Amino acid sequence: MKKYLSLQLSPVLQALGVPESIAPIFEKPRTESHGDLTTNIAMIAAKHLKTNPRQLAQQILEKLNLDKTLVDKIEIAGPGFINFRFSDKYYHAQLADILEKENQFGRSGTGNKLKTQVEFVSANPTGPLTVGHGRGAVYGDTVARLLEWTGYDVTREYYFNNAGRQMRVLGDSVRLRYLELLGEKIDFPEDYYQGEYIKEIAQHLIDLHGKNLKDEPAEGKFKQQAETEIFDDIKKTLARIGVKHDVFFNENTLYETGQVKEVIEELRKKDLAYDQDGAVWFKATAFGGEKDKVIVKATGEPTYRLPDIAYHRDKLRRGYELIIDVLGADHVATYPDVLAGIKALGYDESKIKVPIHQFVTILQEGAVVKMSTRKANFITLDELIDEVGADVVRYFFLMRGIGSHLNFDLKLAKEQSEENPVYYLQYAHARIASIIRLAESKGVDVSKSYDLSLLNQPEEISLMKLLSQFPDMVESCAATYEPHRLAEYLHDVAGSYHKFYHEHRVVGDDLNITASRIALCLATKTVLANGFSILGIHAPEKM
RNA sequence: GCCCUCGUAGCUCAAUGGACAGAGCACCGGACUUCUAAUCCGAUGGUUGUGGGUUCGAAUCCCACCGAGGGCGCCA
Repeated sequence: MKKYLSLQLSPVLQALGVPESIAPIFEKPRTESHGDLTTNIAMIAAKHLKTNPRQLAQQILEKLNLDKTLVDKIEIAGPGFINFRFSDKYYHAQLADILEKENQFGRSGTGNKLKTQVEFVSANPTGPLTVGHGRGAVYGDTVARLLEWTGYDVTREYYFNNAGRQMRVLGDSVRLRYLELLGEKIDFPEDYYQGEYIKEIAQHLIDLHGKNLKDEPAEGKFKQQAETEIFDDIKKTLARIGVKHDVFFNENTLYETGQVKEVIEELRKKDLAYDQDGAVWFKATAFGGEKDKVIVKATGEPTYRLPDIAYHRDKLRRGYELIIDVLGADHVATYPDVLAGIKALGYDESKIKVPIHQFVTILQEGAVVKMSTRKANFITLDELIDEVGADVVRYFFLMRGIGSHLNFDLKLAKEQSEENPVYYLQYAHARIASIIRLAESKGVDVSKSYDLSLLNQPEEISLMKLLSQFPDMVESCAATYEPHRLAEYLHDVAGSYHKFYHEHRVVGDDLNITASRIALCLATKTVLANGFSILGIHAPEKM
C-alpha cells in the first residue's frame, strides 16, 4: 500500500516542483481517527517551496488520482498532514491473505538468507543462571526468532571459557567442600563460591570416588565435575524457557588453533601493538579509544581482550555477515576494544552489532537484592521459572525495551502470577479456540465459504486493521532488534479481539455472518499464534 | 573525576522528530439466563527530573545541572 501511494504521489510532487530528494514517507498514525496511513510530505516540502503546508497539501490532493476501491477517503489535517483512509474492501483482501498464508503470515525474505550469528548468554559455567542472565537469554533468542521470520540464516552461539581464574577458584571451592564433607577442617575463603550447589557437586564426587580424590589438584576432577554439572544445569534451565544454542564455542579453541597468537603477531606487524612494562599493549587510541589497553599481561597470560578479538575474527572468518552480541550493561566497556581490534585487523566492524540490556533489579520484600554469583545471594532463573512459569518469564522480559532498568518485584510477580499480562494474550487465543470448537460442534464448516464483505462493524474493521499490520510489525522489530514492540502489538490485538467479542456474537442464527466472523476469528488466532511463536510463548487451546 | 544507559500517571513501563503523551497494575463505579467475566464499559490520575537551545513541530535531537544504575584493572 505504501508502495502504491508513493508511486501515485511522486509525479504529482514533481509537477509541483518538489525536489526528488524529498520522498514521501508514510506512517501509521497513532490515533485511529487520523486515518490508516499519513504523510507529512506537505510540511517538509512547504519549507523548500516557501509556501503554506496546508495549501500545498490541497494542491497535491487536487492532482492526485487514487483507486477509490482501495482508498476511501483523503483528508488534510492539523498543520498539514495528508491522511489516507483505506476501504473496507482493502481490509477484506488483507484478511483473505492472512487466512491463506496461515502460519506463514508475517514471514518475509527481507534478510535474503544473510548468514547471521546471535551470540548470547555466554555465561561461564561457575554457577546457575541468574534472573539477570534470563533477560539476555530471552532477548537474544527472540531477536534470533525475529531474524528467522524475516529471512535471515541464523545461528545461536554460546561462548564460554573454562580455563580462567574464575574456573580455578570454582574447582578449588569444590575441593574444599569435598574435604569438608570428608570430615576435614577447612578454612573456606570468603571470595570463593559460597553456593549450596558447590556442596552438592562435592557430594557427587564422594559418591563416585569416595576418598580417592583427597590429593587431587583443584584443576583436575574437581573443576571438571563442576563444569560438567553446572553446564548441564544451565542447558536444562535454558531449555525450560525455549532457548537452545546451536554452537557452544570454547575460548580454548582460539589458543589451540593459534588464532590468539596470530592476532598479536599481526598487530605487531601493523605497529598497533607494543611492549611496555613487560606487557603487550594494543594501540586502542589509534581507533578512538581513551587509552591503550593491555592484551598480554607481564605474566604472559592474555587479558580477555585478546581472545575476544580473536573470537570475533573467527566469527567473521566463518562467514557471518551479521553478528549480534547480546551483552549486559556490565560489559558495556568491553566491546569498543573488540571492535577496535577487529578494525585494526582490517575487518569491517560494522557487521558487528551490540545491543546492550540494562540490569534487572530484583526487589524482595521491598528491598533491592544485590546479585552476585560468588556470594550466592542471587535468585536463580530456575527459581523464577518455578514460581511463575516459562511463558510469564519470557513475556515479562520481552515486554519492556532493553534500555530500561527493569524492576522485578519478586513478591509481586509471585502473587500476581494469576493476573499477569501474558494471560491476557493467551486468553484471547484460548477464547477463539473455544468458539471454533463450539462452531464445529454445531456443524459449521469453518474451513470455507465465507463472505468477508459482511464484516463491516467498527469493531470488526479495527481488528482487521490491526491484523494486517502484523508483517510490518515483525519487519520493523527485526530491523531494530526490539521485540518489546511486538509484545505491545499483540497486546493490542488481544484487546481489540476482546472488544469485538463483547460487541458481537460469533456463532449465531445467521449462517453467513457466523461464517464470516469465524473467518475473522481464525485470522486473529493465526496472528496471535504466529506472534506467540516469535516471542516463544505457548498458544493455549484451552485455559 | 571521566564514559555508557536512563529519568514519562501513585507503581511498572509504552510512544520511526509529528496531531489531544498512552497501556497495565492499584483505586472507584457498572456489565455474566447469552460463544470462557483470566473479559468488557466508565471514572480518576501528567509542567515527560530542572533550565536553556535547534525545529513549522521536541518525551524524542544539542548543551548545562540534578538524580538512579552500570563501567572506568596487567579481572571477565
